[in-house]
Amino acid sequence: MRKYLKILQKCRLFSGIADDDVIKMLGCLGAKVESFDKKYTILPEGYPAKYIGIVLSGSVQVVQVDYYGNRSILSVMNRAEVFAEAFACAEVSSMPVAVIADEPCEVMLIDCGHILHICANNCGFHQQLIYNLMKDLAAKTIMFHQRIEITSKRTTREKLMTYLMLQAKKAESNSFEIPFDRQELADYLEVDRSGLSAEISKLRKEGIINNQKNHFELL
Amino acid sequence: MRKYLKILQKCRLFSGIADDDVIKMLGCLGAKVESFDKKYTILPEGYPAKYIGIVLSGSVQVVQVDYYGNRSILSVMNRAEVFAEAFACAEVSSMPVAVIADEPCEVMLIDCGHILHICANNCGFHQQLIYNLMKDLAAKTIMFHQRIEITSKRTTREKLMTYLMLQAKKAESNSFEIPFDRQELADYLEVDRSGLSAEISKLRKEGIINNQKNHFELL
DNA sequence: GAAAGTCTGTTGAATTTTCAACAAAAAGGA
DNA sequence: TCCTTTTTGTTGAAAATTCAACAGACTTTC
Repeated sequence: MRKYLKILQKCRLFSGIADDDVIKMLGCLGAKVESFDKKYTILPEGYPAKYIGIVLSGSVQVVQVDYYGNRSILSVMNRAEVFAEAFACAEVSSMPVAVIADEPCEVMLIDCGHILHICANNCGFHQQLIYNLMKDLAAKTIMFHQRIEITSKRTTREKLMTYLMLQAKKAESNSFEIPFDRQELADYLEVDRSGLSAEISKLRKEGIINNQKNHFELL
Repeated sequence: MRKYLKILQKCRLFSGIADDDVIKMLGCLGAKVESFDKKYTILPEGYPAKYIGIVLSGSVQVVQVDYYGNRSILSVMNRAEVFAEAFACAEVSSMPVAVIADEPCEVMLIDCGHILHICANNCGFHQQLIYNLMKDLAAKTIMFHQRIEITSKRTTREKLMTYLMLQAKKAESNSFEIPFDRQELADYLEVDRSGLSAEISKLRKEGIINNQKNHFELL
């Protein structure tokens, strides 16, 4: 586990906990590490919702696929970020979404029961872990607010521009990469792919944006 | 404060805490109670995000209004439910949404700083409060997942039917009331009001639903 | 009880999205 | 490198949404 320390230090879940204690804690929590190929389903929809996941390398997508096969991408989680914690913490019986590998990745999985219900050893970092989970979930809620701000717009153009402006703000630059290909961006913005491609071309012709592939620039 | 105990017992924030301790805690946290008329803005967008709110009576709406005046209703919080906790817990500087009184209501406001940073008295319920907040935020996250499941649908009809089916499930009956008038329902589903009205009529003519005003029935 | 104001359903026109199909470009594999 | 597969951009037609306007029903106020 020690080789993952550098990443785990950056993870909100372990903030305020000393390295040695993190190691001890992982043993206590029964953490396990698994590797996945690109597009592999790490946690399928309907699966028991007991694991908290931490991205050690690569990135994962949280997706919802409806009855007709329409995909929504709810979020992308990168290195050192946590996923599936809401379902585990809320103790719902099964996952209402799936988590898939966005690229080849390593993931740490922790059975959340060990976190929610005080462990036999009663290790002193339990409280800090709960506090960190609370902060993490608050941040997630804000992330969803932002996503709703984007998808509540009525036209593809407005959704796209709202998204790009938020990305620029996040990157602190008018020039930035986005973590989606066209189909994925459409599934995140909840719009049609071909219409999205057309809108990107149009915005470029109008001199409002510039882009090549996943690199965008606001003019 | 004692007169609010009956409601506070039902509030997730105080679960697992004895009545007398809740009273003590409220003093320690500097909780205050305020009353608001219908449509009054309880917490405006841009306001410092330091208060956690608890609905004591009536209900409140969490709304987002964009540059052009388009309103999105993010959620409705009823008696004994908590609001604005995500922003306070994430310690963002200002509210990205507004909270308004859906009907005349009483609201308890607690400065979240007192919860996040251990109080001088170091009262023993602090940890339980953090735990409860974590559970509450996990439930909120799941609520947003559901809202996204609804609004990610592409047509007014699909959004409406997805919403109604979730409401029926929640009510455990095919016959139920919804907490929105037509404009509010449109602002929750992210669709046009007139188109929504038309779709409701259409579904009724097709014998798929029945409704009068806010009462709906799935056939 | 009358008047003013709000909410709802309806309609038609304009706008936008979705859908399907295809070709060009890019990426991946042998 | 060549071939196959995937991704992207384009297009036109069909479908759906939005917008504006209005009338009737319902509420609220005086």
